[in-house]
Amino acid sequence: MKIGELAQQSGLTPSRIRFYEQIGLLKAVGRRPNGYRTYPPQAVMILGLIITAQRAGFTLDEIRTLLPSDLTHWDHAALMDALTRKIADIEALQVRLTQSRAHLLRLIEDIQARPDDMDCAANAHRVLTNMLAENPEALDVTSGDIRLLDTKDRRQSLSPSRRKKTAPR
Amino acid sequence: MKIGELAQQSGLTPSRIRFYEQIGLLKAVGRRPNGYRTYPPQAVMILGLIITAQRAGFTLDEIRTLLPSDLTHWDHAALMDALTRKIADIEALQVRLTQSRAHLLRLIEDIQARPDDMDCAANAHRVLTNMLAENPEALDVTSGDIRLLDTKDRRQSLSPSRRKKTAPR
DNA sequence: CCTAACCTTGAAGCTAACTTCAAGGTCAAG
DNA sequence: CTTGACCTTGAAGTTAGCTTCAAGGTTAGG
Repeated sequence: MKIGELAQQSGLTPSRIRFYEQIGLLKAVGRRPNGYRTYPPQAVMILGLIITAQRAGFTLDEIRTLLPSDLTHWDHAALMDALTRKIADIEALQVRLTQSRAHLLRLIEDIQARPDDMDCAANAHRVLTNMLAENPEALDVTSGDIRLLDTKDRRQSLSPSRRKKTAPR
Repeated sequence: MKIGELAQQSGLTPSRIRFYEQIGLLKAVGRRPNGYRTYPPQAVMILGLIITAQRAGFTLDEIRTLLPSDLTHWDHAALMDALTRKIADIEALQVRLTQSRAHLLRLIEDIQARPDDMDCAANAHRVLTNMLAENPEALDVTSGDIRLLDTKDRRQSLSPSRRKKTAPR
């Protein structure tokens, strides 16, 4: 099977498949005499596995270290460990999300709870003060990490609490 | 207040503060005769607001469009709308996470449920097949987006379902 | 034999949110 | 008057996961 066909069957683009090969996720691809890549039917499964793992929140790096060259010989221990840790990561993220959601809901309520005798400016200040008071500022949560945030096509990131001493060296 | 002091009080680095100014998040910073930036005490609050919003899942872009130049004059409607939509985004992500978590748990169980008479290789194949069957492949979830994933210092992303016709043009 | 659809490569571009670097000005203390 | 901490700028680097581009080889059909 040539790369175009594999692309169709797996739902990926040829460029993406080549990229995966480039970073060592797909190794030992066969070549025809003319230089064209050629894949065994099994490749569809490997790609399916990769995108499933991605959706579950694994980075390509993690996937690479877990993927055995031979699909029938997994490192059972490492795999279980990774799965378990990923679940923990997800749970940590869920906690964070629940907090964020609650925080936003409280904020909305607070905004709407403007005392009748208070003008918008004063209310804005009140809300802001409340909000910042709620946020211990520079709290450095330091928990696990996870990447899991697309749904459709997004790229994102987030990274507060990375601080460098502005202090004396 | 000079930038170093503001950095200390807000917990951000000077470079990050300059960066925020550069992208138009912090406007009209004062300058001393020597060229040094100078900030009003209020700036600490503005930065606190920005990092709080970031933690809640807003991008700097979103924050910029919502942040009024005058902290007492918010676009109430736009703000409420953004908050509400962000909550919806969070909820969508929570759903996704719950599914991912369940998926991983099922996977773990499935791996451990190896029939006594089956060897590892065959079991691997069985699990793989089950997993891929569960995944309708190329499902293109297409929901809202959100960025909310740091806790400590990470960058991440995820983006399946971006597909280009490999087909005839 | 031509053409369109395929394949090849390496390098560069994209996004978000910053940091780091290079090269240089300013200022208070000793 | 020198040192070191601080400030300035613009440009380039970082990360992840790809895509896009340029420049060219291959192949099947008509």
